[in-house]
Amino acid sequence: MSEQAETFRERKRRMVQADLVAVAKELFVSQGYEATTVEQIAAGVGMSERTFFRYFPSKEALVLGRYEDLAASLSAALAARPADEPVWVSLRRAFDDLVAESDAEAEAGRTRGMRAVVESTDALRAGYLARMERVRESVAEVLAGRLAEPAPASGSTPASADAAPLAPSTAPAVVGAAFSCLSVAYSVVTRDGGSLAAALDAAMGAVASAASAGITDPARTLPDA
Amino acid sequence: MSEQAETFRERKRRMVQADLVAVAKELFVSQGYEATTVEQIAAGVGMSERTFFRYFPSKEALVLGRYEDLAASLSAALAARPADEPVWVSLRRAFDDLVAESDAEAEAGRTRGMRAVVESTDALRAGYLARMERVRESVAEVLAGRLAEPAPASGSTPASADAAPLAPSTAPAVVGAAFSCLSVAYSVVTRDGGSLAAALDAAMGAVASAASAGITDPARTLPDA
DNA sequence: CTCCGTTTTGTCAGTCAATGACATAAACGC
DNA sequence: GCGTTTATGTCATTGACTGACAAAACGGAG
Repeated sequence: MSEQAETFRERKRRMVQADLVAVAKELFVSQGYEATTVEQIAAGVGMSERTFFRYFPSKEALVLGRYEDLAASLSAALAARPADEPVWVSLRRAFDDLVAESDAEAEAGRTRGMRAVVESTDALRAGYLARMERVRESVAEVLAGRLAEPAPASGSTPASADAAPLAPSTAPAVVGAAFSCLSVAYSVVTRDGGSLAAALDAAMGAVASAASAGITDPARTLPDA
Repeated sequence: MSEQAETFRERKRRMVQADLVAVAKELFVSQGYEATTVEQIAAGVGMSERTFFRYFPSKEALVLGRYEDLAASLSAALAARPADEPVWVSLRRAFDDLVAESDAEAEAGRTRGMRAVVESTDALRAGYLARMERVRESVAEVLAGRLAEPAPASGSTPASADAAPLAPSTAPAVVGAAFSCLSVAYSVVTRDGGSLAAALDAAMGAVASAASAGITDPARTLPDA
């Protein structure tokens, strides 16, 4: 009852959703997001306006759907990194799946138009940022968990020592900084092209370089005055 | 004709705006943002709904108005920092005005309710993030300009050398990381209380510590594999 | 004070996104 | 075929927002 039959309905549902997205994309690209009404999109696939809202909770959701998956996969990726790896490296590695996906999309040319629509529409940019912030919170929890661990089990601290233990409460800030790099990297790729990996490495490297130059004592915070 | 008279009108206008904000705040706190209609706010000060929109372009703008000022003041603050100061320190210093303002507000107890309203309303959080991103872009331009300068004029590089020159194109990422710290610090203060300065120092110190631990070569980016 | 031009405001009508209620048509299990 | 979900259409409504227009309120010139 909840295996094949459901799957069939869901498949159909996804088909219709994909159809709506395709129609909407064309309209958005040609007329802009705001100037396109839900009625037009619905008419484009031959359904009523009311039914549109049974497939997407909002016009915005058609463009920016599902970030729960992203939160889950990034959290899992980070959790899979070894606990003794430097945090900044772990975060960079957690983004690897996204990088691969982005490169694949770049070749296929898919979702290219949509990204531009998002970039150029204030309401969509806002929605995107809000969703990414929830993802950030989710990932930050994972990092906080890792930082809360008492200490690397056996006497380890192998290569590049984490000099300062890094309080768990600082996880949101660290993850936020990494996400900021990711966001910037996406912008760069959308605007100038190139690989996401390169853009990400450049961004995260720059932050590492800039931030570490602000440390006077090794592994102590900034001067107070 | 465009000196005192205009100022008088503008003063009156600001009075009415402040009045609207005060009434709206009460309603938002007691009923929530979404559940409060513009009509209620307008009625609260005895004006028509239409006139409300002559004072604020949107319900959201009543809560999140004017971030152009913030962009300008942060940009100016950053521009005023010495060019040979480590970038991360300059950014922290650029936030000093905000820190002072926040502490002052904390004592006065002003705008406390509003911040909570923003934190607890999705639409407002999104709008806030979008505005902050524009601020970030503005500040990043200033930093990019500073990084583009050929070199510290005379033979300087005084205290803690900026080992890697830091390409101007990485400015958005670095500023984004700093803003992320600011944002987290605000959240912490709103939630747990305490001084913004302490929260900011903790956040930025943590990022510096975490990111610098990810550098293997001095001042080179991350390993590629 | 009165008249005139500017500004502010209220009223009205309309658009668009989103939601609830209800009825009907289609699909599924038996 | 029949009853039960499930999908869809229709209708009505709310709430943010906008344009158009007319009625005040204001501020100065005579």
